[in-house]
Amino acid sequence: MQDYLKGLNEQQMAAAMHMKGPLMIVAGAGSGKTKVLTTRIAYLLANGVDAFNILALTFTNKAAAEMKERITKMLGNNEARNLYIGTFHSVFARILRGEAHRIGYPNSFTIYDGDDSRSVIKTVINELNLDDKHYKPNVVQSRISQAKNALVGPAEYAMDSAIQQEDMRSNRPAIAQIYQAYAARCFKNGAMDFDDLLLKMHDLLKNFPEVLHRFQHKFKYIMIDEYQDTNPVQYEITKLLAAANENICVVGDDAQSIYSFRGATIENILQFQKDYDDVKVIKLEQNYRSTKSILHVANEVIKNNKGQIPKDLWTENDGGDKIRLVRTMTDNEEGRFVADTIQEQKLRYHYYNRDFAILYRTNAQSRAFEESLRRMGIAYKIYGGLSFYQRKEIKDMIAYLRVTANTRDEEALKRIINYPVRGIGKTTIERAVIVANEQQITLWEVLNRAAEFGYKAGTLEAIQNFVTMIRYFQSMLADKNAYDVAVQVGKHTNLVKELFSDKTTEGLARYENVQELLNSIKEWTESPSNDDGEVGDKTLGVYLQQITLLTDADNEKEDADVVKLMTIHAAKGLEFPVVFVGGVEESIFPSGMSINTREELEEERRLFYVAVTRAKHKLWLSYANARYRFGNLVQNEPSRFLDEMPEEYIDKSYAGGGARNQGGMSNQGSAFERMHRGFGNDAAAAERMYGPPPSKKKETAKPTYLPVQPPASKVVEHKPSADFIPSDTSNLQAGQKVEHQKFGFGEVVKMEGSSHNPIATVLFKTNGEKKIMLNYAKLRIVE
DNA sequence: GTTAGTGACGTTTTT
DNA sequence: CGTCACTAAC
Repeated sequence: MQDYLKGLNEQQMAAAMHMKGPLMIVAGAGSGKTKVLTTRIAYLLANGVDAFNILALTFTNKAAAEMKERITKMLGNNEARNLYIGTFHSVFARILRGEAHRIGYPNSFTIYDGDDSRSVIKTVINELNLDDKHYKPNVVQSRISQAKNALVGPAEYAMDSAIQQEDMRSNRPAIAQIYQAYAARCFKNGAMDFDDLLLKMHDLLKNFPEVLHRFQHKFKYIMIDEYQDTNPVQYEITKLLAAANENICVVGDDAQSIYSFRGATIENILQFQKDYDDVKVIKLEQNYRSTKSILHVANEVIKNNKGQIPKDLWTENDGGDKIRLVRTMTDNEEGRFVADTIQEQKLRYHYYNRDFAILYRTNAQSRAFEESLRRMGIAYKIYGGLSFYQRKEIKDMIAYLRVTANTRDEEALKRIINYPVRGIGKTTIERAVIVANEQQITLWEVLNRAAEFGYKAGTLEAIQNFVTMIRYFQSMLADKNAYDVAVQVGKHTNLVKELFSDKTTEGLARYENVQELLNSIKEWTESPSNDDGEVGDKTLGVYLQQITLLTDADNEKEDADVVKLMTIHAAKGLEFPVVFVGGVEESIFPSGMSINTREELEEERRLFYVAVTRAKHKLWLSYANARYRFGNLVQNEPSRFLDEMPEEYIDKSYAGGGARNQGGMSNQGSAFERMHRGFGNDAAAAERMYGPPPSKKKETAKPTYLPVQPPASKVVEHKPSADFIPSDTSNLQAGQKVEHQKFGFGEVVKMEGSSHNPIATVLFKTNGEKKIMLNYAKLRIVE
């Protein structure tokens, strides 16, 4: 037997060695699902299946990357590179990149993220003279998204009586009209939103039999991870692809279905068994992750949901500690408790930062934890929330690149046409948009032919200068890579210069972010393959399509020793030795938005199940009597889910002895308890007993915490010398002394980067080491 | 055409 | 509390 099959249990082995025909693996939390999937792929390869014929679809880039990595390790060669492993969205984007012309899109179509699409919806609402107070872009967006995920196009939407009744009931009869206009506008812009990547893929397979045939032939073996999270479009696409060979293997756990708001339906699991004649079903019920306490609590809580697929999840692991229940007065106190406990656990049991995760229901809850961790000097990283690519300065820069790659992209064009300010104001743009709509041409074309539309001389000149500049960028597309184009854009738009001359701390941070963007483009350009494994094309168009599908969890450095903070949704599929779940309160968890129907509540319960089953050894659940919301204090009851947990596995000694608080009147008692239990001093006590934690022992040059943005206040302001004149730095060498307008005096440590984009690493006397891009920064050579 | 200041409004979860 | 959109004055 091959090495890689060793160590699998009976069910895992059966699943991994299943070669032909439809297979459904019902995999409980922590039952070795990824191991089975990867082993199965290795097994297929070992038994003569060509890597080029295997498609594996996941929901996150991270899951895809992990699979690929594990398979590479198992095989000990590079065969994994030929596998088609990726998220639904990135795999379909890649296919559409080659086929988009068939459905009227440019192959370098733009991908709109949620913000982009909301902004287009807003534009459309306004153009239809509807009130965006009533037609809230968020609401409209989610209606449209639901429709797309259910394979309902604009025409079907308008004809469907159930949908129309629903919209009438909420007094928003014009959503059908908005949907229609939105779809038309995206098409005109040569852009697809996230849902379109699925929908257009489906259209493509449905309407072009030769394409369908080609991919059916290519993907002879299909695997789908997290099957319980697929929506109807995804279901239909995979059904189409699998129809010829029926070698389709799906893995899922109905108890972990938490994306119904995105159109996912557990129905797909049930339907799967009906769609194929001889579906083999294998259940993985042994949990290898958690202690008995944790697993029992999870099992007991999920039992309150109706109609789960019968499963008996068990473990041979130790009983482990009881689950600790913690009550605090406020959210800030909750944050302090968690930070303090992490410190204490580190000292007492020698955990690393990376062993801890703090999970919560909503992103807004991260702040209290963040502040406390920062105060304690514990390294952490927040996942989700505002991603790097959502920052304004990054979006601006990317908008330029987008316009360059696809001039039909009106959203991007409007964003940058007058930024930095170049005298093309609101009225000018409005007029151009009207002309574009009237003449059925793109905004870009209007600008190109601006002379025909009677603009004032000054305005006309401004427009023409802008057009000339973008055209110059475009002229580079054919024979320059993404990075070279981006550098030119940075130079000629004054964007970088403008940020550089902004001397505020925020301005500096923005400037550094843009530099970081340029660096990452460079890195991407120089790496042999793209993130989804595709080898080759380093053009701007490919780059742009790819980054839109990237989340900041994907750029993670695995080995970073940091406490991880994220929503429970983001934590799915991950595991941590020690887990804290915060805000286990009514109206937060379960969310106040999801307690009106049984279905909603059950999804919240599954989410709770996911949260609990992330923990391997230890689990803390905390709730606050009151927390800040919109700036004022509101009170919450402890979550109903706490009542569903079996008493014998719960340690309530941190919850004032009982799971229920005393209706908010117990402020005195709680504060009193707190002082006498003194949990605020546990870490201090532990430090006296066990000595300082590893991070405190060796005082390294690196800070003990790694915030997402370095605290900008740390820059010691420097007044440039009176005779500060930027030197010619084209021949700068390591060892030379220089002066920077902001960072002060320092010595060049290292020179890197290409000749047209040199980067100097400078060690400043007052501000430490900085990477300086010489194309943008001004340095005076001192000696 | 640009900018600064004020008021209304919002928080579920994500590729 | 913080962001964003709209209004009033340069």
